[in-house]
Amino acid sequence: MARTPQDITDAELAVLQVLWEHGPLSIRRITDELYPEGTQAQYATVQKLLDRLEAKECVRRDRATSVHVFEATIDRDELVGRRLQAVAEKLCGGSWTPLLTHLVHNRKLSPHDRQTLRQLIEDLEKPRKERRGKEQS
Amino acid sequence: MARTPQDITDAELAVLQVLWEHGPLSIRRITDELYPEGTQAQYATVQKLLDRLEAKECVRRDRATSVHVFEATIDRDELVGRRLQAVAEKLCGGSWTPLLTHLVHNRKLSPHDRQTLRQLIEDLEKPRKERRGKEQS
DNA sequence: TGACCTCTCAGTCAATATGTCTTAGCATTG
DNA sequence: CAATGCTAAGACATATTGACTGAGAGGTCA
Repeated sequence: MARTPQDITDAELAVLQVLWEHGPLSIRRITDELYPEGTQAQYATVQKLLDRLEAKECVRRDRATSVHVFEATIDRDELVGRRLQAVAEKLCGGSWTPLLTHLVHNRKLSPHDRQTLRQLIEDLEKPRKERRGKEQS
Repeated sequence: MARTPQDITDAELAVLQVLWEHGPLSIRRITDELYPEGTQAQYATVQKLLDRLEAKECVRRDRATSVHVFEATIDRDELVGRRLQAVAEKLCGGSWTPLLTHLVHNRKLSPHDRQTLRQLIEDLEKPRKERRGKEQS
């Protein structure tokens, strides 16, 4: 059984988080964020991580200037989506329903979360009302 | 940066799926399901996977008879929960809200899923208090 | 009892992923 | 040109993971 490699690893994620927080940055700046020490080796580590992120098309490299600038091409929500999809596919045969039920019944959901959820549903309903169609039994 | 090992690997998951589907089984029966060939080596593979699952407390081993019988101690929904939690923690600082918003806005959600979601919310509301019937109107 | 069979158990093993690091070379600037 | 800082390419150690081997326990049946 072939192993399924992790789409984005923890170290790569750490780099992405920095980009999400600060916007486009050079390697040096990212390294400073992640490793305040900032040795040459750690700089190279960040570089390698960026290489891999670029290969995975999660980051765009701007080579215009001699000091490359990196920018995330995937945002947090998109990554959340990927992960959720992976869960749905591996565990639920691709169906999202079990995820939904789980989330709603989740005891860890704060009242605020529940409120948010209700609000989301209501927003979802409004545009639907007009064009209620065939899925209505 | 320490790697975070996968809680349950793909091969282990395959074993769990068999247990979820058929209930408690011996190693032999599980092997038959996973590898219809059923060589000795593959039998041992399943055994090793069960060992690891037992160590992770995802499976209980009944040693009463000489042929051990294995039973899942974690169900699909629980595993879904773990994975969702992992996503929330790694990507959203532990908050579930982004997962909720993502799920609700997800274009991949089928009409049936949306219907389910609405239903879930309504069920959620009932035991609380009778909210104003604004979603009816 | 003894041959036979199946099972458990305790390893080994190869491939891969992943985070880290080294080295060489290029470019820019004073 | 020399110095400095950056990029590029790849080596490396370790852990994970799926697969495998062999020894031995214990039961069954002639």
